Amino acid sequence: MLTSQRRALISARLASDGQIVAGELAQELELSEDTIRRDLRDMAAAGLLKRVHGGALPVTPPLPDIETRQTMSPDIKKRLGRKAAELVRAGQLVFIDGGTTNAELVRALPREMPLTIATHSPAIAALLEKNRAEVILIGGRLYKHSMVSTGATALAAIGMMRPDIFFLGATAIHPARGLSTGDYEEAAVKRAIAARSAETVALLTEEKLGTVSPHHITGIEDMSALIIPAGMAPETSAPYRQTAMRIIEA
Amino acid sequence: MLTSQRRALISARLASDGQIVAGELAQELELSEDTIRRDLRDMAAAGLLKRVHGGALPVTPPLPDIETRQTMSPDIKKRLGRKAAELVRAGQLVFIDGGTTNAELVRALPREMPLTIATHSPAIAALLEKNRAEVILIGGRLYKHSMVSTGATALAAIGMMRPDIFFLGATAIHPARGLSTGDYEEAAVKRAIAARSAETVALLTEEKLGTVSPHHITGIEDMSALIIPAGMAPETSAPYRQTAMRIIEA
DNA sequence: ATAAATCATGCAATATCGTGCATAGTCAAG
DNA sequence: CTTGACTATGCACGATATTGCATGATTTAT
Repeated sequence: MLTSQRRALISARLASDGQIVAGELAQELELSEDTIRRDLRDMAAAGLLKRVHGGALPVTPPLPDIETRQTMSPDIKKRLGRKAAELVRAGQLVFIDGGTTNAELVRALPREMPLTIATHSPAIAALLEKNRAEVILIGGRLYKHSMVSTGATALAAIGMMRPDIFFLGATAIHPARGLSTGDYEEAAVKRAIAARSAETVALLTEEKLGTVSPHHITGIEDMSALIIPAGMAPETSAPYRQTAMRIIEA
Repeated sequence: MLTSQRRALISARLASDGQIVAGELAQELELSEDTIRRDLRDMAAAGLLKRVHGGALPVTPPLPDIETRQTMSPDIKKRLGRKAAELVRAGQLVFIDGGTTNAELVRALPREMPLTIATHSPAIAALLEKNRAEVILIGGRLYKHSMVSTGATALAAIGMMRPDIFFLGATAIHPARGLSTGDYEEAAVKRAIAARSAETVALLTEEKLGTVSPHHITGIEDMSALIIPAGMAPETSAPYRQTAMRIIEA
């Protein structure tokens, strides 16, 4: 990673998180803390941030986040999103499902990375305004609960693409019963996308593991990877480690 | 390998990867790092890339800041939006164009009013999450400047509906030249919607009156109503009062 | 008050850079 | 065909930048 890229990342992270913790960032980027500290010191001298003990803060405090639904576990979702963003390669066709966790993935994508991003979530699409990526919006009747396009129109549009990677949102995962969600139409759309995608990845918080929702999306055997929080009870994640899926801890 | 070929490769690699690392590229092309560095130096001088220690990054054409659009005249837009909301009747199929003024219209719509709302703007769709209205999202390739769906997919979806009322966003209106906007694809979509709608209404701030943008949308004679700020200079709005359009002051 | 974390500084190893110079190839005028 | 100007390339070398580690100072938490 080039120095200037690292500093750009620091600026971006400051804007999105409102803070930098030197030690954490050093660990995440696999660099010494000295390097991060030097970056912070120089950037503070340039007026790009305010240096504080342990890290740095933005020069202008960030506006309070408008999203109200995102009360649950924002930093865990951010971590999941960042790990997920590392799976994306330049030039790919990436399909991103709706949901607040996937929104964090979008925020973690490098602004300048050339991508084609398809989504049936208007919220995800709106987040991509400042990104360089080409955005394909899947239309249809918006299902109110989760605000994603569903129905025949959406299925037809999905049928015309072959995504390289699909970031799936689900409300439940179970070792034997696979992934599931609460709405029939939603499940049908997710199933269609997963079936056409080379890889399917799900970002899941701890409370979803081991649960089942009414409508089946896809089995564990069709998943490529699972991104889950680090530091969970081992027995919770153990059943998934015995599958072909990659288990990525964030 | 010819120099020009090599430089073309650098440009392509920069576009696809978002970065160049001098050492890596030298090794890959079996050239000395000096040659690569010379290329990067010259190309940076020509403005084709941004030189950084260790390699190069793409030049980032500054995206037009949309934030400033919002801050322009928020209370005027709110007033326009409220007047526009009064035109909507329960049970109608309402098509809402993108833009910050139309966003105010959405905010002014009664939450409980039973409506079907179609839009090709993900931002507008996302605002409707809390409303009772059924939302039809028009898909397509998102045109980056204004973040609305365009292209064949969008036109096909529009062709299947007959909106009762269309709230059109335009950047310019002129008594003789009608309504216009800055992008060709955008204009084509707006034109298609207007052609299929029983009524077409535009919300316009004062600075847009009497101006012309490159791409024609529709003529004054096809408009149903214009919503403009109250208290403007009479001569600015006078030309429009002599048409079949309703002029509504907010 | 004491321990742990964080910090600044100096230093050494490595990477990257710019410059000058030599070599080889290209091209056009003689 | 020969010659000379020009360009592209690679190499050498000193300068500069970056990074990680060690050390002792400072801050924070308990």
